[in-house]
Amino acid sequence: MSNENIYNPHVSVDCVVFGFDGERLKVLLIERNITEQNELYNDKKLPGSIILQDENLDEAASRVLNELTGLKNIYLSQFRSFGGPDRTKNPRDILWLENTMQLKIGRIVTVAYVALIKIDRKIQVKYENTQANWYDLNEMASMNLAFDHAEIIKKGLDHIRHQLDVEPHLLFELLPKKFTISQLRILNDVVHQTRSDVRNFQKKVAQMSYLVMLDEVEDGVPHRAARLYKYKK
Amino acid sequence: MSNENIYNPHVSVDCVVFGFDGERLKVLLIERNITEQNELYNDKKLPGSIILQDENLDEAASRVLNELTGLKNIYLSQFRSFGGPDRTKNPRDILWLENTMQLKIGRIVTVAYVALIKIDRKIQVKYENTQANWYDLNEMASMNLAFDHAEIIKKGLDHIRHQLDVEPHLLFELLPKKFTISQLRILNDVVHQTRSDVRNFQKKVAQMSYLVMLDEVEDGVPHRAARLYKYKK
DNA sequence: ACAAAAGTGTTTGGAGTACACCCATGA
DNA sequence: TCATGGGTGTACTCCAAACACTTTTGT
Repeated sequence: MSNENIYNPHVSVDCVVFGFDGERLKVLLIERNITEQNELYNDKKLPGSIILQDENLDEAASRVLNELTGLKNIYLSQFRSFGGPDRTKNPRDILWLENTMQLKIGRIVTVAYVALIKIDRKIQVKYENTQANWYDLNEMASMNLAFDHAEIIKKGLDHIRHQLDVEPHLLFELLPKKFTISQLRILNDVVHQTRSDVRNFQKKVAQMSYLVMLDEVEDGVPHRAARLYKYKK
Repeated sequence: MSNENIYNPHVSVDCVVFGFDGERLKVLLIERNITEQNELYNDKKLPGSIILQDENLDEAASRVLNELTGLKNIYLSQFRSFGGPDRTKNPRDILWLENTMQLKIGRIVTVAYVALIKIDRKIQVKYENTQANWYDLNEMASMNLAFDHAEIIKKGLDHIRHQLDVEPHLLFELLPKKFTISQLRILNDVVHQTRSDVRNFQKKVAQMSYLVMLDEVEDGVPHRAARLYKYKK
């Protein structure tokens, strides 16, 4: 096989990208179609790949995410590495990797990143014939995930929950540019697994200086329209 | 060189082990003596090493820490990986690694762990002729550290500061079994970079159910002896 | 008119903060 | 007896939590 001088086949990066559809948290996954003994096998994986020989980890994560989804300028933060010798033991995963990368693959330690993005950003395919889609976090249990990606997603979710405790303004990465207080409250509740009081929440956001009220209301709703806000600075 | 089948020379672990001497935070470092063109060179490094081929990361961290310091049963938590292609560019570091490991070394991605331990635990040498010692965190700037270990220590410190915000009871890992409220307060202040009020602090600890007052006082102090406490459960 | 969600204040308890003096002990 | 840190209480402020009704709008 070729490619040994370009790629470092011992280390990979994986990106856990979260979105919010107004009700639930979603994660961005790549569909993987494998033909195995004339049977079509379908499962999902995180956007990720092995790193280049002369590339640092953060760059690798940005590059790989861009190649697989077309997303650019995403703020990715590293949260954990996964490196058990078993994580690359499934023959289906190995075979797929070796076919895709044209490289002999042994054990891989992967460095995982998380990002929070607006769910309406355009997702495209750039190289390869892969397709990325949003999947509900609650449906993870019933999904086929490659490698140890189920665990990585769970740890990524834990991580952003803690992260959002420390830096609450990161919540706005998940909302559209213009949003209602309800959307913000529901998102906040989904993330913190709470059910907050409407009035207390209004009071709290009222003293967020970085939240500015717009002269617009939402439309297309079959009831009184809510005021729109935006996040500033 | 041999050893290719035993070691995975692409991935390492490093352990940032913190202690508290009653006044300041300390970090455990290995002294490294290199003779280079007939000159003796002395610097310090974190306890760490490349992993074995068939070993997961957590196991590797425990093993390596034990081999270099004799410490056992230390709760290590992974906090970040460091993998820039430049981190193994210093010729002195490469040479030392290749001599020590008897392996050809290229780029290494390291997975970093932190631990908090009681500073009076016995530190021993087991293999190799290394010596581990406690060093003051404030003196880091004036110390020679191998690789990117200065950065790793700084990130490790950031990490435990956040970690202790979330899980305050981890503080007790740094204190002796019996300790005074003053020691606890000083440690708390060092970690959080605050200067807390004595009375308010007493009030706060009074409602910590996991803190039990003993029928003992400290001794050997040239003033009124303080009551001793212990951490329970 | 009715269904559906938006929007709005007050009260209460607990936690954090500021602040100063006497006590116990060893030298 | 003196120097050194140990140990203690009160008042104020601020924030979080509990709690129910009226308003707006589309159908």
